[in-house]
Amino acid sequence: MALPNGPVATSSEAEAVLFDLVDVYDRAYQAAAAELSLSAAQACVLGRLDERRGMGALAEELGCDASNITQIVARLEALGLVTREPDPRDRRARLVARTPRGDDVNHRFATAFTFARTAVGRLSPDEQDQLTALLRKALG
Amino acid sequence: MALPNGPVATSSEAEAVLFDLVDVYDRAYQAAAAELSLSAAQACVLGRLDERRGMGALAEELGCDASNITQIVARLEALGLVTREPDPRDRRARLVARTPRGDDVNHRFATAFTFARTAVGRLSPDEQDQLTALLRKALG
DNA sequence: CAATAATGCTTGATTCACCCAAATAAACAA
DNA sequence: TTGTTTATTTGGGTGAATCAAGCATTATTG
Repeated sequence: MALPNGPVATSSEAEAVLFDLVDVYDRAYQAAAAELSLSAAQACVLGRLDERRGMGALAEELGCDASNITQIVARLEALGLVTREPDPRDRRARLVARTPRGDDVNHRFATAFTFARTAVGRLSPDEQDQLTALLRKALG
Repeated sequence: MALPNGPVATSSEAEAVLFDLVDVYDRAYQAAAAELSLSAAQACVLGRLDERRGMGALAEELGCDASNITQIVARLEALGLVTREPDPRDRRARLVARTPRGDDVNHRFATAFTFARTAVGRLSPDEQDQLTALLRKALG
């Protein structure tokens, strides 16, 4: 997503800064992935594989079609970052797991994506708590 | 973006709620666009045409390649939401403007994308100010 | 148990976003 | 004028995303 999601006519300052936040976050995420020659989607999937899991579980958690996951995992597999083994309990299913290289790349991605960490780090512990509370309330 | 951007290993609660916010925002934006049979990118471009402007200006503001804008505007034009007129001052350039139907669709999109408005609306005016200040500080 | 249905995943087809390199045309500069 | 920059488009390519259809395999159930 190179194009930002918004802003619509921002009626309040809070809405405008919310939009800024989302935009900067998204761009930072994509840039961090790009540093490792990954797409945002690939980085996302890779990041969800701390434990091995099935394709379907990934699709459900990520809220997309299973065939989308098939595609993304296939590319990660081609990059040697992930393996797709048959599930011994259900021969229809495949268990996806990161390879050691996948672990390494994932770790480097987590390091490269500094935005959230940095942003939160600009706030004092008290302020962090306030922000958390406000955003929770705003999210409903 | 059906796939979320994150979370990486979220080391703090503030980071986690930040991720939640971004995810929900992005999905809401896309859903609102989809209600009007628009992609998020199309809704975004449409929303930037309160005044007519050139392709290049759009590309620069949105931080993407000019050819990307060409494509998106072409689709909006095919939908009858936008016109592309020659710039009388510079015959290389094209000025993009919303049609009346484009105005209507854009307005309906702004109405459909309730997320930011709703989220901010859950906070008191004081809290809105606090949130604005905290996010500004976090953004650096 | 055999027929049927549901599940897990893949394939194929399509649309769109996005980027890059190259082409065109017009403005501008020397 | 000649050459250069500028605004946009075109063509080629990758990848995300969704849908429909297909294939195994598992689960039902009559």
